[in-house]
Amino acid sequence: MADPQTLADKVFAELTTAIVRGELKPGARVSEQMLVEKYGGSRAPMREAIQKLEARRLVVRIPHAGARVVSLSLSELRDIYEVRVELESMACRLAAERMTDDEIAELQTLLDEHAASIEAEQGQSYYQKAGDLDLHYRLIRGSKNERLHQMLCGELYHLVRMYRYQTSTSTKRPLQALQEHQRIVEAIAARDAELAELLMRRHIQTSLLNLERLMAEEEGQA
Amino acid sequence: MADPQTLADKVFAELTTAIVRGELKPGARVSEQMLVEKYGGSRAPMREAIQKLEARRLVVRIPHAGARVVSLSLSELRDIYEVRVELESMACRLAAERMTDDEIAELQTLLDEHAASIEAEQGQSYYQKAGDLDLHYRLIRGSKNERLHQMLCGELYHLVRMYRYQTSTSTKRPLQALQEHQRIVEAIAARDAELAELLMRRHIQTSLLNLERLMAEEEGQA
DNA sequence: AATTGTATTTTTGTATACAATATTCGCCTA
DNA sequence: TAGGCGAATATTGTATACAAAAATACAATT
Repeated sequence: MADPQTLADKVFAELTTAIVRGELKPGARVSEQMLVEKYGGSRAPMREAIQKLEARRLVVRIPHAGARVVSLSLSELRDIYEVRVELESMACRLAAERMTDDEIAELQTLLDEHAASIEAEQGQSYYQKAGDLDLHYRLIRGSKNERLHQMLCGELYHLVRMYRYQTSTSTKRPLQALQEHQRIVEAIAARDAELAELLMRRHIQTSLLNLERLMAEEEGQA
Repeated sequence: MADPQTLADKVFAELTTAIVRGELKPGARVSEQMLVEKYGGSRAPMREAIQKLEARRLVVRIPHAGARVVSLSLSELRDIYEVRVELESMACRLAAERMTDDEIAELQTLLDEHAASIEAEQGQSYYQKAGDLDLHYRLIRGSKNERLHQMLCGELYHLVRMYRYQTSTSTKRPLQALQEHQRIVEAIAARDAELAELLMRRHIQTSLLNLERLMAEEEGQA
């Protein structure tokens, strides 16, 4: 958050990243008193911060009982992905129709940078952390639909990222993902909205399969 | 809300219906003091109620400046409809795949009741108010995707209904809408998910055109 | 008359205190 | 020893008070 004009906003922002990064684990209690001790101030703004987290569904709040970091079942995660696939492939379609030629050119530049970065780091961390989301963000904004942007970036993405971080850094995936991205941008450059939509749909479905596999493995370890 | 365990929830529920019904008009200020005078209690729960409204995007809150009932431009309303079309036609597709035979039979019963009701009231009010949404709700729940249900019913619908109420009661539309509903349910009964999705997409797009026409007329009057 | 600067007033943001509810721990009983 | 009941504790919901910011009203100046 650029300029947290209020303490509640500041705490909200900090908690958001803490949850997404897994520093606050799913199921962990988030009490008002605890936040007061950690961030200072009084209960009122802490309470407001928690409410904001609830609005983004990063925590679940039960009346009189307090808030806990959301803990998604595999089934709930699938629901989220099912919606995300639909919305993001839609965004991709709209992007193909609505982005300017200049904006599309920038996409290609971005992919070139990604390719270089993967080569440099042997295809490890960078891509998963920032690069992948970078392109997705741009395409979503390219849809020129502000509400769509809000729903995907404001509501669904934090949840997705939260579970990505935990299972993250699959090894060979970055390269494959980059290739998929390149195809998508090609389709957009050709103004082939239907193809772009289709490719994005598959791209995300693939990443869901990946995530499911990783979660299953992790389950096996534990 | 069935059991408002807390005062904030109660006020939130009342305000929600007030806004949707247009008793609180777009752009109207919603101050904490005002709510205290109207509903009793203290500022704390009122503040919380306002925050819940903000989470559902029924009001816009500016730091230190207070909250106002959201006022959507035509362009913003189009954005919302664009997303709604996608999500609800998706829900329709999933419903065709996932609803049980019993549930589908109930849909047909529902439509019969609607038909009777329209006949009785010469196709006026009932349909727009409850009947139309009834079917949509059931289909959304029929998707068996809880997140999808939350997004459509919890976030988008109130906004849509808000603007429907204000322009509501177009005269011949109910009959046409009923026919479209019947086709949709037929497709679902036939388990033709693609067709059901397509028909729902058209159905909602039609209703957007209708809404735009009505808003244009209203604009002309004012 | 319009505009700008200032003082007043209102409203929100925060702090603190109290009440109501849920949780926890210990004790008692079977 | 296991399980349930109850008191103690902790946490949330609400009320009230104060501080800070914004909106408003008004006056002075151009």
